[in-house]
Amino acid sequence: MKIIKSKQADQLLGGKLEQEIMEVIWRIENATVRQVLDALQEKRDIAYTTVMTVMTRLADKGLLKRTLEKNGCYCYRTVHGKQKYSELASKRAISSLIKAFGEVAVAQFVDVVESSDSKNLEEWRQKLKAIT
Amino acid sequence: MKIIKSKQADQLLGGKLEQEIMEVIWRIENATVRQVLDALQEKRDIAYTTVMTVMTRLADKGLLKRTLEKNGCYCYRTVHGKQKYSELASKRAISSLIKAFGEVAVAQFVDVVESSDSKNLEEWRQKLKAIT
DNA sequence: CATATACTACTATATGCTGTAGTAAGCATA
DNA sequence: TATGCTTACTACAGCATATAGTAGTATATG
Repeated sequence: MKIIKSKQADQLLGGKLEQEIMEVIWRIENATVRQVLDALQEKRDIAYTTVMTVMTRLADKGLLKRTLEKNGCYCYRTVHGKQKYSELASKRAISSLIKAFGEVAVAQFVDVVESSDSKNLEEWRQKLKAIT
Repeated sequence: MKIIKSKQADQLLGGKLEQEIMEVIWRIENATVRQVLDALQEKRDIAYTTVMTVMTRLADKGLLKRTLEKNGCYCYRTVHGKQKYSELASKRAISSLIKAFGEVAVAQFVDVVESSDSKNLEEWRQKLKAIT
């Protein structure tokens, strides 16, 4: 019996290659497999079909949508801009973190932000202050 | 050629069974495979060797340590108490989140906390306010 | 029109993690 | 010594990801 895989569509990036590919498409707005391939080829050796496979999966997950062009090949676009995606992914991760660890997660968050030596620290503080 | 697996020791819980087993050991402080098995058996059917395998993996990951008792069997203890583990896991997750998404993650964190219907909301707010 | 080129769909393999469990060997005790 | 518990080793399934080949189809070009 053939098992049909249940379209996970979990909206989240899994591995490194998926990430790289999304970065490319966020950068160049919309892209064919070939364009993404060319971009990746600048860094390393990778097969056309590898990129194609992963882009198809990203479409299955709902992270890319694709349209069939007149020339018979697909044009892929991101469903969310990078900003929007970051928000979704962050929210997801944080929600499950809070669900799992509650107050401890809150305390650790404070800890991480406080001991951060990032130049953004001050900005973050402002954000936090804004909500009190 | 035999490939030696590189002891991941990633210190983090992966799946559900690992979680369940840790919960048992956090509860009863230190435990043999048999004791954990008995605890799990109350809920569902599971083999002795399944529990043993996972406990061994947890020890490999550095989440459990074990000592050989006089009677020839191992006694397992958690390396960190549940509180400590929660702190570590939270910190890990939050750090990598902030590394990946920076300010967006900070903003989303606040957002999630604010829209939380937890009865501890006020307390969490105070925690957040404290770092401004 | 015929051939080369390009793109897609489908299939396959490898690796790693987790859950699951069998088998064999060692040891202790009745 | 026979029985039973424990461990080590092995194995397999399911899933996610990375990787890529093959075949079919369509397009372009001489």
